[in-house]
Amino acid sequence: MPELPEVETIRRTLLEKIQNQTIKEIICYHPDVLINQENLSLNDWLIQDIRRRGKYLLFDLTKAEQSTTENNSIVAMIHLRMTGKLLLEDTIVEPAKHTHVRFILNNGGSLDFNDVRRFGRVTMFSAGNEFSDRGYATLGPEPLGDDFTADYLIKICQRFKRSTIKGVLLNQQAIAGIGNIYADESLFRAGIKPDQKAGEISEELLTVLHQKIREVIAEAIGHRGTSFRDYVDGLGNKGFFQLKLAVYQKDGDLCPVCDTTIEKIKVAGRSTHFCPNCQK
DNA sequence: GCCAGCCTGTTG
DNA sequence: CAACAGGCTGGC
Repeated sequence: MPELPEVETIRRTLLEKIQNQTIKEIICYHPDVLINQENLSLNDWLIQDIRRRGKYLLFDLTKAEQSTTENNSIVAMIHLRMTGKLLLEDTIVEPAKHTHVRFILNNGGSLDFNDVRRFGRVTMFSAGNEFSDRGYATLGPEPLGDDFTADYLIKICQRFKRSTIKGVLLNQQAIAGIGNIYADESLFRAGIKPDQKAGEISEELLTVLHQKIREVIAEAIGHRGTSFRDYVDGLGNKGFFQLKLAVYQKDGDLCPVCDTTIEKIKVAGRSTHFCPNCQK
């Protein structure tokens, strides 16, 4: 479900509410969803910080009471995949259908990981070991970071020159955090057809695309993400970038720029929306 | 690179 | 009923 702007919005809403609270206990209702390979303690962890990298959320946890014999610093890595949600509850309530992991908080409430399709995961690591996760360790640069430059985009399009440009944007090793919505919207704004081969796009156009990616991601964060079907942030609030979408899920509608009918095709295995007049 | 598979729910 | 859904992995 969520891409970078949604995960970032979740991070911000949760951080404001639960930083410096203690996770008294972690309860797992479905063994596939919580991975605790190192057999780390699941009790009494202070939430120091919540970070985001690409579409991953990282909870930095320290032992509420320091010990010399145990790990005092661990990371809970959460990936929401398609339908994962993190929801704060003020009191202990009956777990909702599809709630698979529950973090019991010291304020009498809980943070619940809920995921209909069960693609998402909560993985516990001792601090530093999160890099043993291949998907995490190989993430490309953050689209809003200093190391995501136009030159970098040009370089990465050379490296994946046989791939479609949309395939490059969706490749988390190339750029971290872009998914189907923001790939389509960035390519629309840059005037690039999603099935163009990455190696056949001019440097000038890739420089425009670089700028449009940053623009779209920043705007979407400003709008607290896109609630197309069921995305909500950590407090259950919807985003409103769906009001700004030009092409995503707009097939059959008219292009906001030129009134041509938006089309839908399959690119890189994903449904892809574009304006056949604006995008070449 | 591509694409089936992982899951359940919703929509046509 | 089949097709599809905001993601990623692993096996060709």
